[in-house]
Amino acid sequence: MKDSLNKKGLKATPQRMEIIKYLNSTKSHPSAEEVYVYIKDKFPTVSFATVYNTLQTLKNTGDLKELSIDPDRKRFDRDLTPHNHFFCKICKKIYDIPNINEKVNIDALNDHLVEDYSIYYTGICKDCKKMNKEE
Amino acid sequence: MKDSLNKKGLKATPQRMEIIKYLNSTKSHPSAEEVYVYIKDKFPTVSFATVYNTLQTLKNTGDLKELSIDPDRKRFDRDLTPHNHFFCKICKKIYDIPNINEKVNIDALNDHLVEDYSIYYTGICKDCKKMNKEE
DNA sequence: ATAATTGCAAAAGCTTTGCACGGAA
DNA sequence: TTCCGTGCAAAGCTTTTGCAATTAT
Repeated sequence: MKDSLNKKGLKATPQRMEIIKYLNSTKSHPSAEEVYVYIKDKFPTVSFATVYNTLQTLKNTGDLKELSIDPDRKRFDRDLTPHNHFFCKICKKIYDIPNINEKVNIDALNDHLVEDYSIYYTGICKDCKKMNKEE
Repeated sequence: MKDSLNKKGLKATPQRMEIIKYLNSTKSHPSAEEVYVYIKDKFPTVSFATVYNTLQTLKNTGDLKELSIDPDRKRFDRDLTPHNHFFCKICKKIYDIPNINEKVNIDALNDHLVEDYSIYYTGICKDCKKMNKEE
């Protein structure tokens, strides 16, 4: 991990390493704050700026994707393979949805340069559905 | 339009009517500010609060969709028919992309309640591509 | 009359930025 | 040593909220 950072001209600081380790380990599609809370536990002096800087840097090197499926905050995803997302409007969880090589409307897009695409599903996730019933 | 508002228990105030008329007329997928600027021209005393309130109200009655494809701000769409969107990261324009009854991965979603979905494409639109070349 | 809506100002929440200090290369 | 990255504080934007005055029904 250190080498791969250095190769890109980035310094492998302990904070940065820890953030990357966290992003690698979680499937929660964390927000900047979620990352901050986690890192703060290991580096009590860490600041929001460092978290935002690091997320920005990783986004720029293409090692991290920024999701805008959550209307209230940016969410991040280290899984760079093509897949889709379901967003629960109750608990705000983001679920990965495998893609099934969807047909894409190439004709309508011919003139635009498409760098990325995915299906955004929204609704109520299975856990929240269950809770609503129980109440 | 007045009747359709009253039927829902909503008042047909001049500000509200103008906002709806604007939303009906534009294909720009406006942000709250874009709506505000337009309305301000016709009702110089109008406030941001009114715009946000109205957008919120229309969203709640299901007459307006909030898009989260733009990472920097909420965008709105009065076109409630199924279609997809392309977001240009340079000029921030949102283009409508017709849908072509995409196959959806129902199996992976079986347990979630899907209320809505669409394909979000991002990249560089044809106009911005052209400008980049010319420079 | 009464209940909803407006407009103002203030506040809240997320994200970015400037800058001096410290640390990795 | 050099320059990138950190941490702090402040600021910037978008969006929300409380409340008194106004207006549609």
